[in-house]
Amino acid sequence: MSRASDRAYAAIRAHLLGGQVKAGEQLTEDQLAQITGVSRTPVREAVRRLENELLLVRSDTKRLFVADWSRDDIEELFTLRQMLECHAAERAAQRLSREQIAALEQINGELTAAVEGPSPDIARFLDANRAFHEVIVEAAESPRLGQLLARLVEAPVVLRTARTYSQDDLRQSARDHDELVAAFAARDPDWARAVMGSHLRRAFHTFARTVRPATDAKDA
Amino acid sequence: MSRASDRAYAAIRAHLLGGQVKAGEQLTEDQLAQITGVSRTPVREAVRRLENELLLVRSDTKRLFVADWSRDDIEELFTLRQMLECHAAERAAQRLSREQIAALEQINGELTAAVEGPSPDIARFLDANRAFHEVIVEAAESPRLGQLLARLVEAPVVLRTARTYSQDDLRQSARDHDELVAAFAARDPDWARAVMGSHLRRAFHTFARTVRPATDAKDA
DNA sequence: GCGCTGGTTATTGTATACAAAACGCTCCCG
DNA sequence: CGGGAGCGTTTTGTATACAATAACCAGCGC
Repeated sequence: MSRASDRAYAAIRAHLLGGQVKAGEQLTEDQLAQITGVSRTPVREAVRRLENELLLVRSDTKRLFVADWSRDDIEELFTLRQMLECHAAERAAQRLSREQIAALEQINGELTAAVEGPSPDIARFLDANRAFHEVIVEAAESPRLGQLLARLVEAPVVLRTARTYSQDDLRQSARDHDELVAAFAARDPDWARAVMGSHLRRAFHTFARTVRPATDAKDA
Repeated sequence: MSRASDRAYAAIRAHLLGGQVKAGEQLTEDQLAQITGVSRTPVREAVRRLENELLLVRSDTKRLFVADWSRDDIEELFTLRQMLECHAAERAAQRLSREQIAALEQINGELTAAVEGPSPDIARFLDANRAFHEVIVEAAESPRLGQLLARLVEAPVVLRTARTYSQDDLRQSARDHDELVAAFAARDPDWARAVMGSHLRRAFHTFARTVRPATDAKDA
C-alpha cells in the first residue's frame, strides 16, 4: 500500500499495542499525526482501517477513542469467530494440500517449542498461533471469509498486553493444534470443525478470565 | 455523518445501482468527484465505504473498479450470509419483544401486498424485505454481527438491477417470512434457524439462476 | 516484427490551509 | 444555587495544490 498511510497504520497500531494508551481514552488526529510523523490525511486512512478492525471507535459526534472491550463484547467476538473459523476448518479439511499440512505441522512444532521449557516465549507462541490459523483460513479458499475473520481476530489483540498466560493453557493450545492437524490429515471436516470449536471456546474462557466482568469504569 | 462524504457515498451508490456503469469497469476519483459535485477528499471516504461493502474493488496497483461477481463469488457470499443470519435468527427468537414481532408481521403484510396482484411492485418488495431482515438482526443484539452482515448484504444489491423476479419466487419469499414470524412467536430458536437457512439457500439459487456460470467475459 | 527503454500522461497519495462542527467554559439571569 | 445562552477553543471535515507512482505510447535497436 501507500507508504505514509501504511507507516501511520503500523505506528498507531504499535502505539495501541504498546499499552501507552488506556482503553476508552480519546485520541485526536493531530496527536496521531505527530506520533506517526505524517500529515493528517494518511492518518485518517490509517484510522479508518483501525476502526474496521475494531481497535478504534468513534463517538456519535465523530470523536475518536481507543476501543474498550467489556466481557460481553469479547464473548460476542469469540462466538462470531468460532462460527466463521469452524467453517474455515471444515473447508480447509477438504482442500489442504500435503504441503500445507506439513507446514501446519512445522508451525505447530515451533509453537510447541515456544511453550515448553522453563520460561515460555509468549511472543513466539502468538506468532506461531497466528501463522497456524492463517494457513487454515487461506486453505479454506474463501476470500470474503478471510476478510471478515481478519476484523474479528485483530480486535482482542490489544488486550493481550496485560494478559497473563498459564503454561497449562499454552500447552493445551498446542495439543488442540495437534489434533487439528490429525483431523486435516484424515480429511475429516466434521472432526476439524469440532476441534476448532472447542479450541476457540476454551480460548474464550481463558481469555475472559482476566477481563473485568462487565462494562465498569475504565481504569485498569 | 459528514455532509459531503455522505452525499458522495449516496451518489456513487446510486450511480452503481442505476446501471450506468458496467461490472469490471474502471473508475477514477476525479470522475466520481465530478459526478458527486464534491472534491476528491470526501470521494475517497465514500469509496472506502463502498470497498468495505464490496461494491468497489481495487487492483493490485490501487486502480479502482466496479466489483464483478462470478457465480462462485455469489455462492460464497450467500453461504457466509446464511451462517451469520441463521445465528441472528436463533438469537432473535430468544429476544424479540412482542412489539418487534408485531412489527415483523406488519412489514411482511406490506411485503405480501407488494407481490400479490397482477404486477408485483419490486421496489416495495425489496424495501420490505430489507426492513424485515434488519429487525431480526437488530433483535439479535450483536452489534458486530450486524456490521459483518451489512457488508455481505450490500454486495449483491448491484446485481439486482438486471434481475428478473418470478412471482412464484416472490410469493415463496413471503411465505418464508410468515413461517419465520411463526417460529419467533413460538420462541423456537431451532425452528427460526432452520427456516432462515432454507430461505436464504433458496434465495441463492433463485439469484444465481440469472447469473453467468463462471468468471467469463464481462458483457451482460 | 519484437521487445525494451525513454518520456508523457493519467491516477492515486500527501500536505496544508481553511471551513464547519462540537466541546467546554464563563457569565448572566432566574 | 442551577440552568442555559454565548463565545472562544479544540477537533473533525473539505478543498486544493503538489508529489509520487503507475499506465501508456512511441521510437529505437536488434
